[in-house]
Amino acid sequence: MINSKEKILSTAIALFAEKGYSGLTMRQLAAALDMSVAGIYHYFPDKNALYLASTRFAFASKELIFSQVWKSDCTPAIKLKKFVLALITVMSQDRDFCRLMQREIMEANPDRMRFLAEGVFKDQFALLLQLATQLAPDRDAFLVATSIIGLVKIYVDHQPLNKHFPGWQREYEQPERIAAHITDLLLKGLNQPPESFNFNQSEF
Amino acid sequence: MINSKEKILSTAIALFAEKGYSGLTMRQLAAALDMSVAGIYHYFPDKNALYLASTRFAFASKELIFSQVWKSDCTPAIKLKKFVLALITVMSQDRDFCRLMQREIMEANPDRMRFLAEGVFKDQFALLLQLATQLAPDRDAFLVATSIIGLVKIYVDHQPLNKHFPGWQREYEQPERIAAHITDLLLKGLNQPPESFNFNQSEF
DNA sequence: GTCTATATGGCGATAGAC
DNA sequence: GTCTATCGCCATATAGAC
Repeated sequence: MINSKEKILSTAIALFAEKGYSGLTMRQLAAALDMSVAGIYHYFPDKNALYLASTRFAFASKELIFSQVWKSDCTPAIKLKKFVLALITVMSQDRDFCRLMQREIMEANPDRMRFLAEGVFKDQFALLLQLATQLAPDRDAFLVATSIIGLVKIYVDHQPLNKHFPGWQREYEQPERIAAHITDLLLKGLNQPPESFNFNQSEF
Repeated sequence: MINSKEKILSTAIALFAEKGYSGLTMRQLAAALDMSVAGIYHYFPDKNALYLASTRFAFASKELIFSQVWKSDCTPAIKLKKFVLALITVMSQDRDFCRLMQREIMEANPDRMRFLAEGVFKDQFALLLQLATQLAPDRDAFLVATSIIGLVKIYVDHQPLNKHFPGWQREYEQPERIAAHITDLLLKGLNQPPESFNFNQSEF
């Protein structure tokens, strides 16, 4: 590690993700870095600035990961398949990033949400919207895109909980298994009743 | 409020949900309750016991909400529709409960996960599994059930973020709108290419 | 650029009056 | 059952030597 500042940031990312902002103390971070507290304060004016820099650093490294998915020349269905698998794999492998992002979204600070949406995920989301339009021109692309993310996210986020439900199987830990289910469900649906289903009927 | 202990618990639920365990201090809680810190310690031996009691109290009140959905005598598709709408509505209205649960799952403490899965959500999940089996006998019921939850959860959890994406519309705030999309997507899928889609082909 | 030493204040928790 | 007062500790942050 050449750069001390980056070393601090990457350690801080892992610990903020694990413990949250107020759960991580400057002493703990210094100990993990084998460094003094004052040493950290040489690079960052206060704890909050360190936290903001950490989130920005974590997000910055994620921007180019899916480019090969979007570049690939194939049918929308195959592209969906590739995207879902890539997303599951990335989320499973980089739990620190996921938890940090989850904490950010849970906090729901308007300024930081705008930064996340416009500064970090905007391009990825736009590409996903495009794919959603190709897959289902008659549906609301925004809702379809969000659904795709939601289907992936639940498996990664809820895995610690799901393990304890009766019926859980070890194969649910395999990204390929989950990606296959999600992709198939999205493309074909639950293949339910042939009669047209209209949500606006007043049946309840 | 007759019971002082319950008054403390319900206030603690809201503040733990907002600030997290280490983000909420006993002094802040006491101030919110218009009470002294020592007063709280009369009912709970320490902060951790108060936190555990708060989560258990929050969960206890949620166990019977969906009973009318499960009792209703209708087709699986209509039941799905009712369940999805009920889940979105409950999650949108009781954000404290959702955030507290999210923090618990993010923490991923094995003992507490087991309590959540076996002591709180077990019956609800079993009923949802049953519905999943009825809706799609040929699919993995566990994955279908999880997918339904994931589709609902993303809209509620990510609403603060989604608002800042280009293309967001105010109608996405209406539970009925989202429930209609989710139900239709689940039942019919994206209506994509007629050729059979096999994830095990080695196309990438 | 990294350290030791320290200032200042808030933290969880308790003692003991009423 | 609720309070005031307080203990001992650890938090963030800084001063200043090297």
